[in-house]
Amino acid sequence: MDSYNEIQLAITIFEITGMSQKANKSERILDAAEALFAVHGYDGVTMRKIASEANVDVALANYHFGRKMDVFNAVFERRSDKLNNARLEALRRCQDLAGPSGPSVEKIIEAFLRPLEIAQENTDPGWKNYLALIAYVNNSPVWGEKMMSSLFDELVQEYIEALKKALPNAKDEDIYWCYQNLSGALTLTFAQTGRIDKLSKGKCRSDDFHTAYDNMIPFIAAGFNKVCG
Amino acid sequence: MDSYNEIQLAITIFEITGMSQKANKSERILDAAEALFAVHGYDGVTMRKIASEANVDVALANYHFGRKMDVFNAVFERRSDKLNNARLEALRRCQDLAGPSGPSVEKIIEAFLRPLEIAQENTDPGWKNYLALIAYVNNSPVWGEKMMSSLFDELVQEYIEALKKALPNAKDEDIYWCYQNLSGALTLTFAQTGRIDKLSKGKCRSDDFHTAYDNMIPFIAAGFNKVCG
DNA sequence: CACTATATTCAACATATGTTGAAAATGCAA
DNA sequence: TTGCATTTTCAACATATGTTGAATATAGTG
Repeated sequence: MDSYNEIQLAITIFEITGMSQKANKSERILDAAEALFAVHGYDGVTMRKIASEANVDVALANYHFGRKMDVFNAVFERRSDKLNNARLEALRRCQDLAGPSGPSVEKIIEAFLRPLEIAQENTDPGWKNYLALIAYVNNSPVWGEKMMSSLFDELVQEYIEALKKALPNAKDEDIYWCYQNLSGALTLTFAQTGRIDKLSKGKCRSDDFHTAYDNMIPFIAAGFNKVCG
Repeated sequence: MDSYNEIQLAITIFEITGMSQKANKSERILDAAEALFAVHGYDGVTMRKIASEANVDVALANYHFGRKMDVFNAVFERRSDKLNNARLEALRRCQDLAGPSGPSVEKIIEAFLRPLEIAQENTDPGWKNYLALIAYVNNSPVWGEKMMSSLFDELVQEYIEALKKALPNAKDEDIYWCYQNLSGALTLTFAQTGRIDKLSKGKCRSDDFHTAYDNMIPFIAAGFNKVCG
């Protein structure tokens, strides 16, 4: 449970694109928008703040992407393919290792989560911001269904199928409810609100992703096995 | 697990204050603000939208509460005492029933969650909106720590203590990490994004709170027992 | 009734916001 | 170099926003 070498390989999928002042202004706009939207949400960010953060004129974001909502969409879509590929590869890898009976619930959950930890620990802080943005979107009554479903449900359904095979006695609905619990726990970790830091009086840190996932994986797996076993 | 008569009594704590057009304009403003902030967040709501939804002049919210942020705080604080009392009472009741050894993890989680279900099923839709607002705040990197901690951490610490007694072998940090998983799952249920409806192709409904908690309680309890047992 | 405090509306302010069109700068091929 | 397409800046627009002060209405008290 502590080491996860198979998926560590997936780290190569998230290429390093660091350097805080990229030459490409179009990407700098997306980086700035990503960081700001992740913290303040769609309505809490102005085009001027984005431009200022990117050291760029106000009109440039409109020129490159169109309207403000198009900037938001561009940010949201920029990393989704890479993320989906990393997680799909992780699922395939753990299925290959498991043989015809298929992987255990815990292995499936681990494959679902570890690529996220790897992304958050990437030297490019954009990945951490991107996942915080996903937290905002996933939890939003306005964007939640539309935006998340269109980009991520295909991958999620693959995982659901794997879970159904590992839990042959489960009712479909139970799997989905359990998935919602997983998605919620994950979302709050993405958000990095710092509340657990205060609640635990410093014993836990919101940015200690490795420990977060070390606990989350057996926690969620136990929940699935209990409810769907 | 299906019936929960002890806590059903707590329903009397949430008095019924329905009627969509109250005489008191000050409360109508809070109701409108509550519903709007819950869906659109702080920055997605304007004083004019609040006033229009409450059928009231724009300047009235300023007169009664001060600045926009004060309206937000007033909404957030309005129901917190009632909610804390209901949940504290639920904890006390399940502790009284359990005797000196203390209640099981599952009973504690049930006491933590069922009052929320009761609130969401109250005829006053304000409670549902209020909990959706809590979802927004709890998941926000801007408000999460400050606002949640000041109003709810005292209650949460009581529950943590009860959980520590039920899980004597647990490390403190593990309890807090597990609590974060609980808090996240709960938050996403509050938010009512409708995503599970689409993902499950209608098999699950975001507003079916009873089923949500029926699954969440054993799910979360199993997670605690696994990680902290 | 008159008097007073509270509640509510009206009109307006200064500022912030998304967006646009023209001007200027830059990059690049011939 | 010239010429052309792309990128970036500048200036401005119409509108939206939080907030305020004065005016008006309402409620309660003697």
